[in-house]
Amino acid sequence: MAVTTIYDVAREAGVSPATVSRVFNGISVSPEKAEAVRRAVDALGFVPNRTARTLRTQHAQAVALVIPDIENPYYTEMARGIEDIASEAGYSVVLCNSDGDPDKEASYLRIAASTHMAGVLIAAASPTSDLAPFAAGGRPVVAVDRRAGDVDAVVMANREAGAEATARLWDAGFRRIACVSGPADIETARERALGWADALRARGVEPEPALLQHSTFRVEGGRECVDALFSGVDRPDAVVAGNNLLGVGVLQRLAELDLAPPRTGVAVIGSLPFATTPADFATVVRLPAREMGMTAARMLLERIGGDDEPPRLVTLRGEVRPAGR
Amino acid sequence: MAVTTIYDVAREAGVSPATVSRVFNGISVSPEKAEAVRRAVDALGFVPNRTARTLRTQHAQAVALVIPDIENPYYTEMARGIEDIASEAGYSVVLCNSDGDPDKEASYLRIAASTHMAGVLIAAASPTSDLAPFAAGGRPVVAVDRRAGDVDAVVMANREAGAEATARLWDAGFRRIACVSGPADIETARERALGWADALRARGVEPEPALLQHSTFRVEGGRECVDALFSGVDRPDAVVAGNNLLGVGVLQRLAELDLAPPRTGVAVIGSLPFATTPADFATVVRLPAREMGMTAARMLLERIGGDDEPPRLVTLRGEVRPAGR
DNA sequence: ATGAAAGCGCTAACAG
DNA sequence: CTGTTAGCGCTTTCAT
Repeated sequence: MAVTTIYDVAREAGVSPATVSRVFNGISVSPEKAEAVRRAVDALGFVPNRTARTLRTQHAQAVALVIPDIENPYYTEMARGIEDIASEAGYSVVLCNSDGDPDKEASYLRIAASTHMAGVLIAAASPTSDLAPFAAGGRPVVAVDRRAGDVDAVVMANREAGAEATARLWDAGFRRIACVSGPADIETARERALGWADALRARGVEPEPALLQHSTFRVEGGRECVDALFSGVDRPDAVVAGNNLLGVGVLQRLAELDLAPPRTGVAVIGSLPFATTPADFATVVRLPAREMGMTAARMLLERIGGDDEPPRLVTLRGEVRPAGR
Repeated sequence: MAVTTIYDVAREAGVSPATVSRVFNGISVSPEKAEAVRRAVDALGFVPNRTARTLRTQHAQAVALVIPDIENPYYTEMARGIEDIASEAGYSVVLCNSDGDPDKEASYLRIAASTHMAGVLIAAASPTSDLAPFAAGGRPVVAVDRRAGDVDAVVMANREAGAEATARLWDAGFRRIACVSGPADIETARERALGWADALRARGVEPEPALLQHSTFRVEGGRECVDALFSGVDRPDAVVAGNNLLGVGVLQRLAELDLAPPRTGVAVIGSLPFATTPADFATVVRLPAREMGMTAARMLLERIGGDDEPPRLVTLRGEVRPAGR
């Protein structure tokens, strides 16, 4: 109850508070005193007060991760990668869900600053997201998944992934390939759609505007796009889904319309870890989310360590494989 | 860079630091001074230092949420519910992934204590999880999904859910109904399996031990159990899956073996938001994860507010509905 | 190697 | 209503 402090430990061990602090910070202390301190710590069940330490050093042993959708497995997979690297280095990860809302995002950035977070990893809600509330003062930020501001970034090869997904459908014999992507103001959504157009043009086909749908990056968006695409007369025979959730929506709705693969070709950009259909049901361009997180976390740790090289950009390639694994 | 403090604001506004503090804490201050402070705050871009505030008050405006698997949509849905309630009350939610490891869990609890978290919500890794590292000192803890220690808890009606899932398969005409559940040392897994047995006995059938499989609460576990159950001669004709991920694994593997519903009956306890099959493919006993989170968060806020009634137990009922929605 | 002492930025008595 | 003052628990010079 009555919290024990380094003063209690110091008294119990017959040393000064400074010495107790030194023991905890690995600063040279004579073996006898160190031992006495350790005994006192055990006896009193002392746990150092991180808040005090943070206030004094202006540096918490924690980094914040700001993502637009905590319910998207893509981001939780990424979060796992980040956590593994960060915790190895003794940092906690504080997960913040911006919900794609720039205001919430800004608020989290301010909180991160005012709680002395050592750094921030962010999948920005918008390309114009202002990182200054945290980055001002030289605090390190690394952008993940989506570029933002003038900081390090780790992103996927989105355009190539879009082209690759389209190419696979083409190779499977489909010729009217639609594309369902996320909001046009999100870089990843645009790039993947551009990849789709690239692949068609490379095969001598001019992409039809009617075959490109921009929607939300969510299951419901995929369902709606299928309804839009398959209600008219000039139906597509295949669909490229711009992210994992859109892919789920597309597959769900196609199944309900009795148009599921192989009747309709489907290629998804992103993994489907919770698909309930067999692995070869749809083509999947797997995006290495976990690896992206790990890479970004390592970069952030370097920045925290004082690295001040110019901003770097790392691009990770997707990989074609059976669904979900 | 040079952080501005309430002292800077005070000087700029021609008042004392205490008055600045009062403005931020909604304590009565004369309109003129309040206005002067507000102007100074804007002019200097002052952001209050939460670490200092927390150190002084021994109370962070944040609660920790400890869960065993951040990649399980069940827990992220719950996390959303918690976040909505907590943030409404001005609290941040710090998400901690214990990975089902009691050591990691204990470590997070210690960190929560030493960072003065206002409270903790925990889906305990084990029924013997020790909450003391945080709860000692009277700090409030609410258990979610799984009971733990002698604190408030919000859980699902697991046994009833197991029985309900089984009953639906029975009503659909299946008579050799297997059960695939999580680790036998996890309360939720045991309870759901007990519900399965209840339902069979209620129909005059003694549950066969060979038809009950305990595994991990993960996709791979569901796949393995299907292999075990369907390799012999006395195959089941239906399967109750003890959680969402097991359900995914079961459905995946059955599809690969060409035994997917309706050839085999499948009932899943928990939602399948990312299923790629139509809604009526499998029976789903939806568990209100979001609501569980919201309820637990409200209880925690009450405790933080000083409520010290004896521990409460809230049980939420599942609901039968088409898959995933 | 060790101790004394001065804060990190804020809030909460306590006077006035 | 408002200012002064004394810490919250820790780290870090600066002496010794």
